[in-house]
Amino acid sequence: MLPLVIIQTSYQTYEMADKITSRSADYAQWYTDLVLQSGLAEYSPVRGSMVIKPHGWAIWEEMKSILDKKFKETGHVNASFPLLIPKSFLEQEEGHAEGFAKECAVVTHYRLKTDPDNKGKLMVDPDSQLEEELIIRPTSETIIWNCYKNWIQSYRDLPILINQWANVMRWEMRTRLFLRTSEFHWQEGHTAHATSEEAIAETEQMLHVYADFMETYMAIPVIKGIKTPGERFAGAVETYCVEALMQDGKALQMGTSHFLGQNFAKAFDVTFLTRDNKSEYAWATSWGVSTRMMGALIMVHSDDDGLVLPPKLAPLQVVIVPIFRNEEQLEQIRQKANGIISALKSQGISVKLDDNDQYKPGWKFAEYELKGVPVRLAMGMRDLENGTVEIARRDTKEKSTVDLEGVEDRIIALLETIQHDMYEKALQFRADSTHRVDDWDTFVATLEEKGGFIEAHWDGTEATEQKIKELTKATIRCIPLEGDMTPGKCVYSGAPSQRRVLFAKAY
RNA sequence: CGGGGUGUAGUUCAGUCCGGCAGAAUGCCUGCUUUGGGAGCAGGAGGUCGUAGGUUCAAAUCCUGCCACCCCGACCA
Repeated sequence: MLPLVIIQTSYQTYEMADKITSRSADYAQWYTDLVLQSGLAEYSPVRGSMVIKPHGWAIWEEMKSILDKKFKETGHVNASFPLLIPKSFLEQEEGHAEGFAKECAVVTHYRLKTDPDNKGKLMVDPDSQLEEELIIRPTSETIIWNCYKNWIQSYRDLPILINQWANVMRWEMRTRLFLRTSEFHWQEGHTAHATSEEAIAETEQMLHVYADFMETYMAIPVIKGIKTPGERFAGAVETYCVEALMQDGKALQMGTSHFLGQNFAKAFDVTFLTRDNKSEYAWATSWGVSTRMMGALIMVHSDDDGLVLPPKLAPLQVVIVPIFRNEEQLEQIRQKANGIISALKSQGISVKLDDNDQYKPGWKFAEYELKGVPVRLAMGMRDLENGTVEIARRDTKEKSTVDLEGVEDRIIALLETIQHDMYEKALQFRADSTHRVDDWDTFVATLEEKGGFIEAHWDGTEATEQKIKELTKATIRCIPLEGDMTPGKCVYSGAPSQRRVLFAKAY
């Protein structure tokens, strides 16, 4: 039997795209239009869940492979734990149980049968009710720590540094493509350590791994910080996070890393014997980033013409559009293009020639801009005669005609320039959108008129945090790890404050 | 779960008020002409009008139930 050959088609599905709503007209609609029309994802028949289409999944795969490498470089290994979690496991850790109870999908039966009263229809077989309900994992701490109980007896078994790539489910009231869906894909690291210090170091290390990935590869500047008790992960002692600012001035939490203390070890009775033969509970961390990062990638960089992808995450980095009238001309262009393609591929650049003759060049230009391909080359007979090629960059839409000779080096340099410029542009936007505020009226006015991050003093109480949220819908995104440490007075209550924290309206 | 809205061609929607042959655009198929910023013309295929019932000579249209989805508010990576 012949092997089945699957041809990669994510850039070959041509459809006429409708107009994307402009960002200035309706930012939320722009986002939805862009996700749908650039072919990243579409709605599924089930409310709250989405289909991630090849182009969207290809970007996620780029993210995964880079992160996976970083996890392994820092000593982690991958494993896979079950999708279904016994309800009793979830009950073990009190804070955790309370935090997730309201958004769990529950499996109660294991069988269907044909409905005797309704031909051709299926019904849940009442005889198949489960003794104990199973929860579709909203996160995996409980089932993993149930395993760790058996894996950990001695300090010699520690640390355990495991990551899993998985899908999880949290039953959401209101959903948005990539940003909040009931089912989402992520990675969750779950580590066990002999000491508190080591666990905290792990938590911080992974936060830095995330931040480095987001800044270097996603070209998104992030603020590293810790969450207030009110915003902390259910079951954590301390939650670290990375926060980014979107083009509409709203913040997005891009990842979290939790120091779980001994909460889960105690809940699941995970003890080990130390070198001096004393029994101790293990120390834990967990950390995750999800397909939500796709939303950040879109909202930080893209424009009214479509996606703008940083070269380091673009599944296709360079596209060559030939301009031709007949097959002979195409063949001539193809020969020149093949030289460029092989030179670029040898440098690890992904590139393709779009020689489809069903669409005019103008159509292809618009299409690749919509899909976010960082660099586009156009080659026609005029170029062949002159020994030139037209080169266009997606982020600025600048076009220039350059000598064909040495164009490969120019492209490689341009990809680096684009990556760099995208980060700088986002950094500048964030700087322009970060406001230092010291009084309540300005605080409210700034949120209403400008949005963005607000650096302000907070008295440290949950009551004040809640009140500010009620009045302005802004939340404390984090207490930044770096930054201004000078004391002052709370912007709301006037009570003493040790330092400024970061406020914003958030997704 | 409260308030509002929508279910008609692959998609977006008109038609519903006032019952009377199932429509448009776009996409799809075929052919010819085009090709340096989303091409033009000609022909063609495509529907159980969400679903179940009721009223009527006649229902996409009126009435009732059910279902689904979307938008706005209370929870969240």
